[in-house]
Amino acid sequence: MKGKINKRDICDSFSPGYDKNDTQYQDLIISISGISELFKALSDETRTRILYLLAGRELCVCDLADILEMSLPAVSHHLRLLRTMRLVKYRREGKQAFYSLDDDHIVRLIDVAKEHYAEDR
Amino acid sequence: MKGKINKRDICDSFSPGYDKNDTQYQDLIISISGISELFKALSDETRTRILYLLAGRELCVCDLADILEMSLPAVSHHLRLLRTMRLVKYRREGKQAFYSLDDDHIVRLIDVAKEHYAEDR
DNA sequence: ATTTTAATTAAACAGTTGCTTAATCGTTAA
DNA sequence: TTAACGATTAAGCAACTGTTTAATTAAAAT
Repeated sequence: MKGKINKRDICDSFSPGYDKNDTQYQDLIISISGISELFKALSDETRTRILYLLAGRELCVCDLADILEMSLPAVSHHLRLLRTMRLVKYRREGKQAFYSLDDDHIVRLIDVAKEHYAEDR
Repeated sequence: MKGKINKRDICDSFSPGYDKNDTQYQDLIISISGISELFKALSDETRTRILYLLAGRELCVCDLADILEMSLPAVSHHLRLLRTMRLVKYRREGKQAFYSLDDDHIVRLIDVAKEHYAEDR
């Protein structure tokens, strides 16, 4: 429910140099619209782990559950979300489902974050 | 509440080549521990917008509320979180608070995501 | 001093998320 | 065909998130 903005909460003293009618700000916003979806996929530690574990190698749901020390349903739940987002793909072989990265770029994203994160401490 | 894993939910047929005792998987997990915090900051569209808007220029809370068409408290709330994470810094000048990026790297992260996101469609 | 205003904080609430347990599906083995 | 097993799905729930409204703080203007 997108709330209405109360007039009381709007101020009118802007930064010097800020032009209310300049479209650059809206353009900037539009240029990155939807991107936070990608970040949302990575905002859960378990999902970041899954994606990073799948870098280069293929693993079945059972492997992942074992490595992550989580229940199968919990892992499967996350994999479904990652599948929907086209970040992982899978192939069935008998009773097992082997998952792998559908988009290798995601690993670069994690690596970039890793770099920056390291600098902070 | 970290739930217990039911024995029923654990399987024992692993991928060929997967070694239960190999530490590489745990090492991988440890190497990216905590990173999802950074992604969590970006997982909200409003926060990604704020960070991207602050790239290069300084803006006061009022500007941001105006650009984002949101209430001051809502914007302030997000800024506080970003401050806690050391992603933005601010300086007070009279009644106004001017915010700017504390960590320029974050923009690169958004740009990388932007690239990848664009490829998908 | 009092009022106004930008910003923050607090409380309350709806909506979402991620887990658990239980049930189900689909394939393989007996 | 039945039983066993890996995986998925469904329902229910506790915890968390992002917003709103209202109260509060701090500086500026009157």
